[in-house]
Amino acid sequence: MGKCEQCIIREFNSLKSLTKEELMRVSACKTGKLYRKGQVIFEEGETLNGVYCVRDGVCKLTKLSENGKDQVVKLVVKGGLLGKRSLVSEQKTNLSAVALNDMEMCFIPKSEIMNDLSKNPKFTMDVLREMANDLKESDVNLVNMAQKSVKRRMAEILMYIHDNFGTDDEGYLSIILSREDYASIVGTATESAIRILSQFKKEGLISTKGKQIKIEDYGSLKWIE
Amino acid sequence: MGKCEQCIIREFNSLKSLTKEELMRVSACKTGKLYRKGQVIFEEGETLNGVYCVRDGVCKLTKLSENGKDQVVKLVVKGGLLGKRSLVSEQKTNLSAVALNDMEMCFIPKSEIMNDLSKNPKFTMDVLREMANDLKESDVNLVNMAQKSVKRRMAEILMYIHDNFGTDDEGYLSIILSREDYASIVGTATESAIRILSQFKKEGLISTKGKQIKIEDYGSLKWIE
DNA sequence: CTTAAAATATGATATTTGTCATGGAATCTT
DNA sequence: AAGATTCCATGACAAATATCATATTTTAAG
Repeated sequence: MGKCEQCIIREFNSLKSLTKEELMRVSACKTGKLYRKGQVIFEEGETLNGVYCVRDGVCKLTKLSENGKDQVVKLVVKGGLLGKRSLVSEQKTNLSAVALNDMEMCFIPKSEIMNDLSKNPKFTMDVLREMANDLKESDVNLVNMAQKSVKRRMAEILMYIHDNFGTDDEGYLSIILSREDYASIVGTATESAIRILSQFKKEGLISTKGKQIKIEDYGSLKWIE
Repeated sequence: MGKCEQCIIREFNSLKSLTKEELMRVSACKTGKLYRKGQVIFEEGETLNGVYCVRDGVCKLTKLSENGKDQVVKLVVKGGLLGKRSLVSEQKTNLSAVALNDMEMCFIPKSEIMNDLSKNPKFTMDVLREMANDLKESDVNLVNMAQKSVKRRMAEILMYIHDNFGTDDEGYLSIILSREDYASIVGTATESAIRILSQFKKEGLISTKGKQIKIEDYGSLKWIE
């Protein structure tokens, strides 16, 4: 397994603010973990004893609603850090994490990173900033959920995935989700999600190949009400 | 104006982690501000140059949706701290704050508090913890918004206000909101909010006197689907 | 390769929620 | 106190979304 000091991934998250020495210590005690598509990384209510740094693959963070349905709260890709919040608040995690494809992660034990958190102000401030950002994003999500139609939310998640996670060489969204996942992100029934995607297809806004989705008319997608 | 060192309010927020010396400095440079019911404290997009500590009164934090409607993201009462996020992220605020009744606040300039944030790890960790909590709360809100019916959300906000902000001696919720505010918290049309409250009243779950609302049957409210 | 299971698709229908219109009640202003 | 204005309430209807049923297609398993 590689060394954190040389790992480019950390540039994407707050680990970039660790000093060289700190990184070397982290590197020495981290462990690599592999997860297969569909595998649960951790589950709501568990006590996490460390943070996960995503090296490759994608996962969803979900929360169980009282009606028994899972709601996807966030998608996390390469460079993402899972378990920040639990680390900081010293509470059990309030979200579950499930791999959407095969994943490669580094696991850094709590004891190691907590030490850095309390002693390296640059690192702390960086975590703080990241958290502030998450919070802002969260507010936007809330407003979207409260005020926009399902169709609009679906259009937005397609554009979001396109813009943030990119496409393969044929132009298909590089993150592949089931219709059920789409429903759970958008916050609607699976059938409704399917219907809307079908409609988008009919209208030429997207095309599909199996589960893969390609945005064909980004401009019009933007104007969906 | 009182001194922060002696102010009991600070026990409710992360300012409690400041040392005596820090508090004295803060106290020396803080200013008192009064806002009348309905007055805007700050508006989405503004640059805040400090944080507000709520001494008395209630305000709503709102975000404008693209459809032109305001969405209430959070209610803040005595002890709450406004502007944390902007302080930390050094970005313009993404929310507006509006007084729901007459308010009394202390304003602490950014320069003073930023210094403490970078030098007092106990304080930083406390802010971090508070932020982690906000984030968790935010996830819950998102799931509620996505998965629960308007009626259910209305029932929950009534119980939330009851549990967190209390009632007056007659049992009426101590926070008084317009129907429009309720609609904007729950994320629905004003008419729908009115209709649901009327229905609750008919069913004996609540009673009203002007704008005041009293929960009459908490148990049943809990079971509203 | 065949069969079973899961995911996708679509119709029919019920329910929820939004919109528009209108009238009354409360509150503010002068 | 009268008028103006805002807020609350409710009906009628339209639109969005959920639910149930049932094919069809795709994927997984043996």
